[in-house]
Amino acid sequence: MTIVTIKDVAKAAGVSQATVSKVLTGNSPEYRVSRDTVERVRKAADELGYVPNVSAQNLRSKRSGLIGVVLNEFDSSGRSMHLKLNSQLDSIQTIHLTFDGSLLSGLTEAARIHNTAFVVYPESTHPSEDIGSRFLDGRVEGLILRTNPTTQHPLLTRLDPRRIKMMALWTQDVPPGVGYADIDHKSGAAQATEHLLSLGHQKIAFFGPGEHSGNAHFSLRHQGYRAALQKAGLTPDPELHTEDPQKVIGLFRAGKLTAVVGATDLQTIMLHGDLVQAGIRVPEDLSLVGFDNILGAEFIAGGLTTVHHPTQEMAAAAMNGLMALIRGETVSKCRTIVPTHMVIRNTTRKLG
Amino acid sequence: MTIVTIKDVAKAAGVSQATVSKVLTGNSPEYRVSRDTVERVRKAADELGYVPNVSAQNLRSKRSGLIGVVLNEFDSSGRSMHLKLNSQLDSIQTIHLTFDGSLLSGLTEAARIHNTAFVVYPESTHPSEDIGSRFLDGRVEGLILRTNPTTQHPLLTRLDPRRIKMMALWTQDVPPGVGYADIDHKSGAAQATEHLLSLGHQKIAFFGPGEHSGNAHFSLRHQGYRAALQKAGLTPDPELHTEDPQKVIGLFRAGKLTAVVGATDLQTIMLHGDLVQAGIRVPEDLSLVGFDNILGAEFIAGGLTTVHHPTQEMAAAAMNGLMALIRGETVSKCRTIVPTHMVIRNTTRKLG
DNA sequence: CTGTTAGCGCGTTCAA
DNA sequence: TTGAACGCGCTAACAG
Repeated sequence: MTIVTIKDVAKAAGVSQATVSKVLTGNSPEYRVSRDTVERVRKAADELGYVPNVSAQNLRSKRSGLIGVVLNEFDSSGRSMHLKLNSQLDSIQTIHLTFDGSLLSGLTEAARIHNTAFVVYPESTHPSEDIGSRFLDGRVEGLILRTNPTTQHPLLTRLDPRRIKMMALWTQDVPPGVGYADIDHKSGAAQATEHLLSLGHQKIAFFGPGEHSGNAHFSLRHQGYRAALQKAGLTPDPELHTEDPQKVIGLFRAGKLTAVVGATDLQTIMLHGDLVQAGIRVPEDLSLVGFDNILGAEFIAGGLTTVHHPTQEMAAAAMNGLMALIRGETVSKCRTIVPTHMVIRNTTRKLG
Repeated sequence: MTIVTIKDVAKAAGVSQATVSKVLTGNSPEYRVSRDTVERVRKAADELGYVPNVSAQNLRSKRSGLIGVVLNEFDSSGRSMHLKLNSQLDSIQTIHLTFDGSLLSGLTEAARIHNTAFVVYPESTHPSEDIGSRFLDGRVEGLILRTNPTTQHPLLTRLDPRRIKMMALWTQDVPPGVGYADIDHKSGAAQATEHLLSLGHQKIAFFGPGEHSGNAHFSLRHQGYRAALQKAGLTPDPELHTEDPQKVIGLFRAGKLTAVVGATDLQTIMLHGDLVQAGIRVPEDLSLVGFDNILGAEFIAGGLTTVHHPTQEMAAAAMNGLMALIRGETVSKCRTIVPTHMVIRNTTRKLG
């Protein structure tokens, strides 16, 4: 199985390499080729099963037409997620995995549209010294970096935006010259809160990590919750922000609470379990809104009302942004915050 | 930002290109270089920020060290199950997306271990004429093809295994010369059935698409269910295989049924909803086992007992297999069926 | 209309 | 121990 080169085709067609190239690339409209030779070359190429060598093309053109995706490891507060064979995955891990999956699916869809492929670089959090240099080897023309909400992606600052185009994914905190795509955490939480307000709720708690959690997303969600309350003329009560399910139960029993906005679906579900166990009915006694719309949410708690996290759209936006960046668009045009939307199911209801 | 080549480094270090190459690649142990020049070259390369051009290296070496992953579109038409439960969300779609996600996450993990990257090719189901030729362009040395359970991946037969190494993912039906990685659908369903048998159940139904569904996975699961029954000395009753929830309810009321093995979690969940609506309690009246262990399964139906679908391990096996294939291992060593395991939660209980 | 020529950046051979 | 020369496969400029 020896490789077929342009030379072989040239010989078979009885023409020069250059002619073959002209015919096959279809470029160089200035240099016209006779119908007859075109025919012959095409036929020869076909019969020999000729496929242009992409490395040679790239070397020549200095362009690869490929983009790279770097998935930094999730930092689950110390626990790194390595493949645990034969062990039951815990939900957090599963969510991270399926999250990356949704991302990659979104990227795949976008790549399909742009008619391109992308390279996935698994990046460890324990990078070697020369971290980053591999991305300047000409294999890819641009990079999408999936950040971790608790830490900025190291490559974001270590790589020079002038040498390689970069888009950060899932963050809005980037150095100059770098684009980003994120979802609108803040207004998502505001939507959740407004939904509850529109149902007549006023005593609304925020459950889960918030402003000082060290996680930009949760911080934004918490902000959105408070902003919505303020917009409605209410003053957010710090006491109504907690990460402790028992405290929620206590507050409810004290009549200080009729609804809860959860920082994430998973936390909300866990809270729901505790509530049920405590004999508190959802939504009869208490309304509950989650955030993320994870897989299975429609079956959870009889149908969890939640804010949809448009993961794929976000990924597609990153891909589109990177393409634009490579085309020479200005960075400011390559920063997208994808809007969320409510998915209203059965854990919220009108007050009273 | 002009590109730094080996020539620049050579000039800066006051040596020839060849020497730089020798120093930096570390190959050619036969041609020793003095400590002093090594030092000088390293320093120059470092200062200039030299990164070898991978296209040139590939062209020279005829190896890319990259592998490709082709995700065929899921065939969401025809006999595939179409359950749009909620206008908001097409669950099947979501499952497919997160499935691909888990796959890609598994591949990412494996790639991390092998210290390699991979190219994702989004392949449409409406391929152009020259489909496949792009994979022979020297960009990748091997291919992982994610198949669709209802149809064989077209590239599997269209590409020559001698020209490019191939691993099929999520199937066991491959042409000669091609490896595969799949999960053990058959023994997974057998495990589910045996679990119910061990709880004293004897009247066990199989719910969902089975043997003649045109889907190899469901067919295998159905087979596993029957094999387990037979192994226990029971004769599978064809009447106890149905895709109709109402029929299950009827059979239960007629006393012909105490437990159900579902073809998938999603179908099982839907059945669960219908059962609850009909006033049948799970697991008090009827035991239920799903298959897949989808995200959120632990919160569904009070905790769905199910068979875990080891997606990531399967993906990792595919990556390992492809690496082995590229190393020159025989194909027979590159065919893996990853075992499943039961995840016992709260939808099954002892009979009586 | 077609062929010749000259590199793209690199690694390897061979000669010094 | 080092360097000059060659060619991987391709495309673009120029010459015919």
